[in-house]
Amino acid sequence: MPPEKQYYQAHPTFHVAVDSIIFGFDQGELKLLIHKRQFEPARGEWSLFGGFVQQDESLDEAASRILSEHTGLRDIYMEELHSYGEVDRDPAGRVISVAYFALIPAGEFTEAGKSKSGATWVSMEELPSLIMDHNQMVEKALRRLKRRAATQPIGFELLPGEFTMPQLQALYEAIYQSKLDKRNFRKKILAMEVLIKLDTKDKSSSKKGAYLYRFDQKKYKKLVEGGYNFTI
Amino acid sequence: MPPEKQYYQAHPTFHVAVDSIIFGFDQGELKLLIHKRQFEPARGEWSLFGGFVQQDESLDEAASRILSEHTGLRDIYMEELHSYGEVDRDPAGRVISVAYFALIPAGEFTEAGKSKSGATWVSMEELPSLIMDHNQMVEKALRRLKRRAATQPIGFELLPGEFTMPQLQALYEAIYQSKLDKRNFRKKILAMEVLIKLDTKDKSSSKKGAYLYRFDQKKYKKLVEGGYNFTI
DNA sequence: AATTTTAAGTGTGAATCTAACACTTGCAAA
DNA sequence: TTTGCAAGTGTTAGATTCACACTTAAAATT
Repeated sequence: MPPEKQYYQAHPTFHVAVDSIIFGFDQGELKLLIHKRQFEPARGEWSLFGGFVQQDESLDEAASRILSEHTGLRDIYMEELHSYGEVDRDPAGRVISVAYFALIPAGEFTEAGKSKSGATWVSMEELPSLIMDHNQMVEKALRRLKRRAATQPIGFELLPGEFTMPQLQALYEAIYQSKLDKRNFRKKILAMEVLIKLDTKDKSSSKKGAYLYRFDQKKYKKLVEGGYNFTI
Repeated sequence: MPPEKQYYQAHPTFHVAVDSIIFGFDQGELKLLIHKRQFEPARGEWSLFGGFVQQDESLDEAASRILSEHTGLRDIYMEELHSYGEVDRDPAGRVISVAYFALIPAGEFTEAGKSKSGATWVSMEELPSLIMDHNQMVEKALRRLKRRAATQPIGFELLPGEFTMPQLQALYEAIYQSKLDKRNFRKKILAMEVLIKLDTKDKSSSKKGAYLYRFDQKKYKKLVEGGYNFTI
């Protein structure tokens, strides 16, 4: 055996899990996708979606795989949030968990809820108690979402490809839990020049109809490369 | 064997390491503490300080232990940065690494460099090439430091307990790689009302001497709890 | 004793950004 | 034709940011 293998082998190994905090936006509310845990310990209690990392996959791959196994969705915005490694965090054994946070666009919202694993969208306003340290993970994810939303145009990840100003504003209001002035909001968003206004209107929520917008990915990327700091 | 143990046992386990990006500030320059790796693979190449997590310790504890083993320092500011889990990131085997970033106060700076493990402070301006994905970790840590420094009074972690305005300004200039106006800088810092001005002066860098300040921990904590957003 | 040198310390005003505020428009339903 | 409802639109006062230059204290030099 080569010396490095020997050296490494002298150290313990651990089960490594990923747990995903999955946010969605629907009916003017920010929601979290959870389910009832299918195995011991704590079978039947509310839990984030998670699973164990396998030998042939990276952490990011594991997170994507588990999300897609449970929701059927692919190419979803995900980023690593934090790693949880307290010795006693899982009563059944030592498990190190890497938490991810994910944003599901409104268009895929109902799709994600259809999972066989009993996925349920719950309002962030009335979160149930989750197993182990999962509530702690959700709190951290929410802080991250607030920061990201203020700093990068991440909010668009939660909306359909085409959206109206009132929809976008409602999303920010749900994230920040506060009312915004619509004139100031529009001004600020439009000043960034990353939205493309379409000719079509969405009449689903008013007789007059609201113009649809699309997010200009290319323009945004250029701005970011040039050191732009998107701020709500 | 209880059912949950069986379930968990069906999954693979991994070596888990922590690697620390350790920043210091000296001679007006931001520096990184590294050393030459002591074991295979890549023995003798520049590396961050790291080590394997043990059975009886959390990730945070492992990070503190490894820092103290190598530098002799305790109670150092550390926070988790990101987890690295690419399958091939370590050529000698599958290792998942949790990166931490640490700030060593100026008073402990030389102490930290005295390690038997050949610790060396290198300027962030002329970083050597590090093993595996360590340069990537450093880049991420630097971005985090910039953000933190602009948002929380973390810069104080890199200075001695008593410091002068010119020192504090030099630190921020080193972090942001840009000159700041001293009148505006003073105004902004003092407006936060988290500094206590002392009667004593530090004459080490001028004939006139500069007043020493101390950071008011209690006052800052109250501000943070009340939702204050420290910004440079 | 007077002069020079060096870094520390101090205030103002123009420009920009932020935040508060109310009426008009378009369209469907009554 | 009138009514109701959400969408859409500008202005101004106040706050913040940014640029900018001289005075002061003390040691070192003449």
